[in-house]
Amino acid sequence: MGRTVGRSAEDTRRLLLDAAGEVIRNRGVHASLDDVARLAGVSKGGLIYHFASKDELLLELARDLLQSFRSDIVSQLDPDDTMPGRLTRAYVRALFTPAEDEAAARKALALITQLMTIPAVAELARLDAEELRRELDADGLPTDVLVLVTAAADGVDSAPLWGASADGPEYRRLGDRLIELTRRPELWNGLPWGEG
Amino acid sequence: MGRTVGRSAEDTRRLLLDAAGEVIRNRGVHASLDDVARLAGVSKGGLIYHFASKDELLLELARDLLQSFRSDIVSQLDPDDTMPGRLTRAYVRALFTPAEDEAAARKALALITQLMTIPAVAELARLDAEELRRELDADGLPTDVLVLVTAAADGVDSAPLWGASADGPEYRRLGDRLIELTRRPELWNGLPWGEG
DNA sequence: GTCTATAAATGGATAGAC
DNA sequence: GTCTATCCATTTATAGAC
Repeated sequence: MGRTVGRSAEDTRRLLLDAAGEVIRNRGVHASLDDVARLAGVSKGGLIYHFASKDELLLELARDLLQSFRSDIVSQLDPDDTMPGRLTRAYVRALFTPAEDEAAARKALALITQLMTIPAVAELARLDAEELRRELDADGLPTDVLVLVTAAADGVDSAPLWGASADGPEYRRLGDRLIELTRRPELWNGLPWGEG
Repeated sequence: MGRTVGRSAEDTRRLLLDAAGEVIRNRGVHASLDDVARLAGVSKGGLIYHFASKDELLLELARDLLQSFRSDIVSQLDPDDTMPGRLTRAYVRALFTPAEDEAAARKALALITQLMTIPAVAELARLDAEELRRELDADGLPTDVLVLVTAAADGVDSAPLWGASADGPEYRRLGDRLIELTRRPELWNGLPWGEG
């Protein structure tokens, strides 16, 4: 093994991926490797040792983000919840949960959008979205309810992307209400399409 | 006046803005001025004559896109509709209207997201979003209904951003139903929060 | 395992011809 | 009003030292 500085190669990769996320969120995908390296506290040469090219760094970053979004959802699954729609509720909770720190999952989708300009990332995201959609489809809710609830959650989550802010109390309450809607079949008839 | 090629300066600007949109949609904000100029059929020098810098080009492009989104909404206003929520309905219709061609409005938001990495654009978008929100707030719907409906519309509109596609029949129907929801106050009590 | 130095390419912007 | 030529800064990536 070579000369290390008191941390493992894995730690350095993690450091670099986090730095890349932070830099790209703010400056876009065309942020330089130098910026990323500097923020991570390593040199550009050091970065290139861990990620052979910029595209590889960005692809790994995308993979990492998609995976962490997935585990966000899983961590929101309620063990005591056995009703249909439990994955959908976890999805809503994941999207509405404010990030612990600023750099974390909250802005992950804005970052993904930047990364989507790389074809390999776009393909990865498409496959991931398709699989998640299949799992949600199998979650036991009527399609109409599922579509409404996930669309509303997506909308709140994506608001910051075009300059809007969705952190007022009315948005915070919407999450609870969407979850309640998935839990109470008697309300589905009150929706515009439930009566025919 | 200088040497022209059979079109006005305005035409050339339009040509350049369209080309910039097309190129940036596909290659991201770091696409080169050369690429933009080439697609528009002018030289890089020609481009720089019309837009003094790259940032100016991008800012103008953002302004153009926000404006065209605004007129999309206005064009969806129903002159016969005098009920509260008419702007909200126009908003929903605008977001649910499928793009004429693939490259057009459907990807417009992906483009905006790219542009948002430029600070001047981010500020522009923020102001624009705030004003639209004020207008929607004054549209006569209860906050809870407005928030649900606009969030759902935003969600559908933004789905392509992360690889999902929202063009199935279930999504096409959601638009009609959201609009119906804004029109029928008697349904609002059927929503999870309408009963207390 | 990480650094410095540098090669090679590209991009933004200017100057001036036409 | 647009083009060519060119300058300069930036950036990715390589080579090799430590």
